[in-house]
Amino acid sequence: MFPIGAFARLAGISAKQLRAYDQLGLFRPVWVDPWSRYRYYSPAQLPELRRILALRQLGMPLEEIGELVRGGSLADALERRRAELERERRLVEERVAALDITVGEADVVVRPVAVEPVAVMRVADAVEHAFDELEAHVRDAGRRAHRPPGAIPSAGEIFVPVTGPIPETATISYRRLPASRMACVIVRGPYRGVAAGRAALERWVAAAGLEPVGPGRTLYLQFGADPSLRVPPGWVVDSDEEFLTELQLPVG
Amino acid sequence: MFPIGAFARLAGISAKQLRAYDQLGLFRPVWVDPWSRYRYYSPAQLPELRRILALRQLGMPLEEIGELVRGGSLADALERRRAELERERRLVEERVAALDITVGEADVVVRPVAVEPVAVMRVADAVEHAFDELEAHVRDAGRRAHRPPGAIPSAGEIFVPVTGPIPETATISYRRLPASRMACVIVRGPYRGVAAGRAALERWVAAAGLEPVGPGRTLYLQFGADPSLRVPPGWVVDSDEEFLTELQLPVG
DNA sequence: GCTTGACCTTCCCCCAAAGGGAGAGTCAAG
DNA sequence: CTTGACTCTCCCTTTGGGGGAAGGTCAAGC
Repeated sequence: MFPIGAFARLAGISAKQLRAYDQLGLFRPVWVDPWSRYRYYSPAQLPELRRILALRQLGMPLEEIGELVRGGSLADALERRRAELERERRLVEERVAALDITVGEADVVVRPVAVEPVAVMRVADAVEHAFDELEAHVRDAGRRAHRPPGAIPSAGEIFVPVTGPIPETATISYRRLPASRMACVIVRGPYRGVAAGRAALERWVAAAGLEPVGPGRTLYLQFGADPSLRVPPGWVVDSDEEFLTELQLPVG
Repeated sequence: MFPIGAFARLAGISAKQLRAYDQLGLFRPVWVDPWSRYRYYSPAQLPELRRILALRQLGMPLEEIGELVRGGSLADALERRRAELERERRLVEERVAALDITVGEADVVVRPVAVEPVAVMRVADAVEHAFDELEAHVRDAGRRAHRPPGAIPSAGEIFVPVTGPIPETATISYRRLPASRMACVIVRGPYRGVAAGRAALERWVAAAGLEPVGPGRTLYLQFGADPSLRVPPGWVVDSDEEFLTELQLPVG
């Protein structure tokens, strides 16, 4: 029987870890002196400890290892671990790919986007006039949500966020844009930069090994507007050099 | 200008994170009301925040991102990140490989082993008698260290840990076994199981994508001995079913 | 002008899996 | 019996957040 330090050297881990494992109920000393509370271990415990360390080496959480030593199913736990490791590997490879593209490219971020209730309007060509009309309609209904307007270019639609259902017209309808994981990039400056931004975003998504799974969206974070329009404040700027346009592409 | 909640929704992160980034000096509000201490942000800050989030998405520590926004070298940081990601990827792949082998195999653990000062004896065949002689020599010198004896099978040597240099003889010499990262496995039971254990260890090392970088060692953690030998206590057991033998293979 | 409810502030506790260290107690060799 | 190595418990720190309490602020609606 060895006190904790000698046993820790024998096992190749720290005494601190042995105390922690004792407290977690993971691995207990073979005997504890009830007077001095010293912990004593036996070499015969080494195989049990090695099993714990082998599982920890696979990245398994100590809590799950604890369930195993108390009689859980090893096969199930290993299967969970395999799935988790697969996710970790995908994450690392996404990061490596993103690192290669990030050098000198735009800052693409993948993030979850919540459901967005909007007033949608199909639009042919007179986009500015269409925004006037859509904003006016939503404002009249008292439903303007304090979020920036946008478009779904592939569908030829523009939208304005609302706080709830609005009366529909021949051209304007209410819809809830679905929640999705979105690859996002912000384009700074006049709208002629948007095409290049969208191309860069698509390159980024492909290089990161992701798949587009729906129509992209465009958000107008800072834009120009006639003062008479009275859009909600905070987004209108004077110079088109200050325009900010967010391009979003839903990915699996 | 938006208060923290509205800006957080716009940026797609939590208000908590914005407060934390403010406190870290990573990303500050464009204005703070000195009376109410409310933080106010502008959409014009979104590109800056997106850069931070893009770097965080690569797994870069916030502290390092902080150095970047205060004027560090992006190229250097990305190079460091690449090296770190490479290590992470190797770790994950080692774990995946280990997971495949671990099912139903022995518990192999890779751990660092410290330098070990030992008395070494070259041995031809009479192994038990050789251990008697070596232990006696070390005990006479008063240098027995409280660690288990072992062997280096590929060199035909046995060793006993010592606390410092000992007088050398024709057959016994003092040596410091080098520190190394070791793949280790414990064999339970009589010595006829050792060969299978060594084979399993070598299979494990190969499957994990590691390379042996030196001679393997054998440690006798629990073994049989004549009581007259007076080896340090704690290691001697009666039945060979209780024998514990640790096989170590140094890996890169 | 006042109430109300949503929002914001700081402060503290929580997670995993350890490491560091303080202050006090214990063991064993000389 | 001293001394030094060892061990005990307890608390703080790390990273990148989340949860929630207690109290202050803002703005819409009446």
